[in-house]
Amino acid sequence: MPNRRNLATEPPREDLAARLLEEAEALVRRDGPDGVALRELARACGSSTMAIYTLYGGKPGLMQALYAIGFARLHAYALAVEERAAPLRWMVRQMLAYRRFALDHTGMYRLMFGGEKRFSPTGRHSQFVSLAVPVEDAYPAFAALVDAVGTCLTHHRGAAPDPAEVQDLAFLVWGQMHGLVGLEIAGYADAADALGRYESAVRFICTNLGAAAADVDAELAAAG
Amino acid sequence: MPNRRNLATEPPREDLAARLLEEAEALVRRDGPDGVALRELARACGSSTMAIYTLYGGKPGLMQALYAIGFARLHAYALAVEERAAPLRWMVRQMLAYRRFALDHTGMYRLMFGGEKRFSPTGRHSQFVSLAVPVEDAYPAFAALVDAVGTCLTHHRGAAPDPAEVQDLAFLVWGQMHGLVGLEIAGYADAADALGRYESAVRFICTNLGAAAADVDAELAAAG
DNA sequence: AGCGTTTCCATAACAGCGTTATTGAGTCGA
DNA sequence: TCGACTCAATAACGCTGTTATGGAAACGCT
Repeated sequence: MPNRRNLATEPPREDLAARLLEEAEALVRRDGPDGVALRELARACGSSTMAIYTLYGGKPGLMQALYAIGFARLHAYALAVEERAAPLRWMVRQMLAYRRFALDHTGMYRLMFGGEKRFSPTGRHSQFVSLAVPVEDAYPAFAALVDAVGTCLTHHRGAAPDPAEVQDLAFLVWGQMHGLVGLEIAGYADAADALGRYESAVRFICTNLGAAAADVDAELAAAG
Repeated sequence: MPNRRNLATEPPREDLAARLLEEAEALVRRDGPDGVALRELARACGSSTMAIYTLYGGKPGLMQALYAIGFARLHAYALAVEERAAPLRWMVRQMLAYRRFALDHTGMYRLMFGGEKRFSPTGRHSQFVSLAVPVEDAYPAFAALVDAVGTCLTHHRGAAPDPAEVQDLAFLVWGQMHGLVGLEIAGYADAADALGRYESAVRFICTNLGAAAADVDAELAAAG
């Protein structure tokens, strides 16, 4: 890495790259993925648009960096509810945390899963992937979901299940979560109904994982 | 409705409004929802952008009309597989038809469910809704799904279920379909795995609706 | 028939967008 | 100290959606 010092002239512009990203995240939060305008972003940071080009190579590179941040945020939500000692609680809370993330970061969620563009959450900025993203790379938190599903299944069956089965099941769970959350975000459900329906899905899935309905309800009540 | 005659000068420009919509749908198919540029659209139709403003009131109005067309297309997919005499077959094929529509009309699907903007599929163009869209309005084909779920449940239980329960269950099914399809479109699943996982969901749901796993597999095989 | 009125759309302009070529200021290594 | 290099500001290009202007065609009326 050659000399990459900050120029740091009179205006104490500390780490412009981080500040740009920070402000861009705020714009995504406010106006969605399409609401990020380089000129407005640069203006908000007191710089010119060229800075974005030298730092991120252009708008796609910036969005790629934002995208990675989004996955980091989602991962944090998943890690926060990890509870290996109580598999069912872990499972329930992780599903709730997924929805919470999507509602807390609607713009980011749409950027990540809207399917408009395909980024690589693991790659550095300004790298793009042309093919389908492997699940583990794309959604690091997916590993946590697989983990929770596997643990839950092991706990209720008394024996370790087939890893491939766990993986497939976790993907179905992810599909259920993403679907309900996506419909809610897109406006196809009243805010009042949405939570109840999501909890129904949690019940539905957890009982199919072997848990007792009453236990699931108890976890839902405790978490809510 | 006052005099709304077609000017129809030398160039036999029959029904410019329909032709604009047709071409716009082609653009959505080619480049996605964001790929619709008024200038290119007008050029393709041999008109100017002003025509779009007089006919649709602007780009939002045009997208609104496109949006309604998308729901009509989806509705057609759902109607094509209606089979009241064989509830399980109906259910299975409707779920497969949903995915088929999404894969056949990826751009349109993203326009409808991408959550970028909220249109009213029933309203005329240039009308927008600010609040959440009631499910029945938003997704006319949802009624068909509710119908199929209800018929399937009645068939396997021998008694008519509670309508509210059917409605909620159908919404979960919709969520599962939308989630898996959305992840597939966004690139979070290999094309090879995607179908298998979707069929797993069909199995999962239909058996939970009371069908025998073998029967579901038979329907899947017959439909595939 | 003739004359407003109205409808429809082409032309041209405006502000904003992402992007790029140019250029200058500031920092590093020799 | 001096050349090489990095970083970013300025200005321009082509694109976008949108709007003001204006003109041509058809209608309603007398």
